[in-house]
Amino acid sequence: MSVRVRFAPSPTGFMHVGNARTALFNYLFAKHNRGKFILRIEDTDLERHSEEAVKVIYEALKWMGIKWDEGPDVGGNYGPYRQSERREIYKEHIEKLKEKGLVYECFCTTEELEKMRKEQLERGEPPRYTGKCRNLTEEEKEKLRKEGRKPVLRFKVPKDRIIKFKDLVKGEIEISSNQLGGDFVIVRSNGMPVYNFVVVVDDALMEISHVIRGEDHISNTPKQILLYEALGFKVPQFAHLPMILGSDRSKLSKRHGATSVKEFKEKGYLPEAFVNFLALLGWYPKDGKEVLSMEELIERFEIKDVNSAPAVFDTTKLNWLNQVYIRQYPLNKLTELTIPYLKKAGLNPENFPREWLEKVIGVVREYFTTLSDAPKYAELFLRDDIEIEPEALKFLQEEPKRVEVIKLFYEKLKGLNGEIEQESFKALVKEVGKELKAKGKNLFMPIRIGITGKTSGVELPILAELLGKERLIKRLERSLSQLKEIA
RNA sequence: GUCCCCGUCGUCUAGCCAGGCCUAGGACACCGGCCUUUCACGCCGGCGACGCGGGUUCGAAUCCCGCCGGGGACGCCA
Repeated sequence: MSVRVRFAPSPTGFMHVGNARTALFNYLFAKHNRGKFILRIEDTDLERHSEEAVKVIYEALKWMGIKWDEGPDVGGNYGPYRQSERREIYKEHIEKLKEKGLVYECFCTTEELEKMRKEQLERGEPPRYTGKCRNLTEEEKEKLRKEGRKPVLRFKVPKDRIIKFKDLVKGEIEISSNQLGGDFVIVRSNGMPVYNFVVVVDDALMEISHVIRGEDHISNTPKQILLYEALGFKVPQFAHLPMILGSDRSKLSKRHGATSVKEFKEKGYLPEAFVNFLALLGWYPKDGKEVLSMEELIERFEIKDVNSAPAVFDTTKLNWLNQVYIRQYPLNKLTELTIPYLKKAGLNPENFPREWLEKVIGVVREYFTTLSDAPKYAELFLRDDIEIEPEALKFLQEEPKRVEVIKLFYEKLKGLNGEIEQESFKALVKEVGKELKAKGKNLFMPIRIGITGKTSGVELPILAELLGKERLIKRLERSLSQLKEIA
């Protein structure tokens, strides 16, 4: 049997990390089994659907490196891939159920149903539809219609049936049909069929072999199995992924902070790190290797290794992974991705030769965890109008000799023949130290401050070489004049 | 309330199905040391968990029962 899985998000305008993980696991499962990964847009609820929102889904998946074999934009033999375009197909199958006498019209209004639910809850009963309209006569229906009521279509849930299915993650699950909340709606009063119905029709017609989705769908599964059977379809295999929780162990939501894929992209996480992190949320490779590329993930991914317990979404590990990926990323690509962050911080990376910029990124990448940290470190290289930080100033003022160190270093640098590089820089510092009898912190820190205005940063010789003599001199002059003003 | 799912270090997890190799392993975080005349990186080390109670067994994180705790679902949302 060939493997066909689908990711079927509803276009809400943002891609939640939970959805992203569902997509990823579907993708990994499909590719591991040389199967197809299908994208289907669940937009039956018309009011909520918009073109823009569909684009958000495409972009998130693309960013993550997930490619779909069939979908609304790329086509395929099982289309259309948008539920809003499949109405005729649904109609056909609804007719089938009508003919079999498995559905009936229900005229209860939303308010009536809500009231009923509330009362049931107050009595401590589970909320359920009582089947009030199940045996309406034609005359009664006519009367209700005349009142202006538009009926919904409900599916007749059989009594006392135990519905069983083998979940690939959770194991055997069984539930009584009496527990389903009564006859459920499959067509709204406006004629649009409801999720539980269309998902069955679509999955069956698209020949989906494995339905892999979030755990919150477990309670829908028995209803859907009933529909598969009623429609004469083969029931697919199910796999319900554990929930992703917030730090307080409740379902992850916006109040827990960043939860959309876009936010992670904007914060400067690399897609490879993000995907790697998501994969580790509820799944673990047999060989224990944790830093894995998409190819390596595909190679190792087994649905049976998915943990059945929910996972807390904690980004500390993501941060670590991002650091790892930043350090091993191709330098030209990393530079490309970093430039927008530098610009946003008011720096002008374009004023410098690309080759030189890459060298700079190559040095500072060791220091940052996300791309948005880049300006903080790259600033040292990209702007010369530095100001001495208060902390640094305090350090210099504690000991007059410290300022002398800067002055002498400046003089010596000016007298230097040719361009400066790491070795000559070190030699120069050494000379200054000898002449002024300064060493350790008293020697290096003033020079650092003279050049950068800060008390910490990248290694001085490297910084000096990349900056070059001319810029070093300019910076030292600037710092010196700042010190003079204060004195 | 009812049903369903889940419960191993702070977090992600390995081990559980096929009980002894588990004085419970790894990763991240945290703490300490080394390296670096700063910070970071790197290296070394440390802290730290089987929810509780019964039972079965020579032996239980692993099997059984109960309890407790957490989560989810109960929509003309998906």
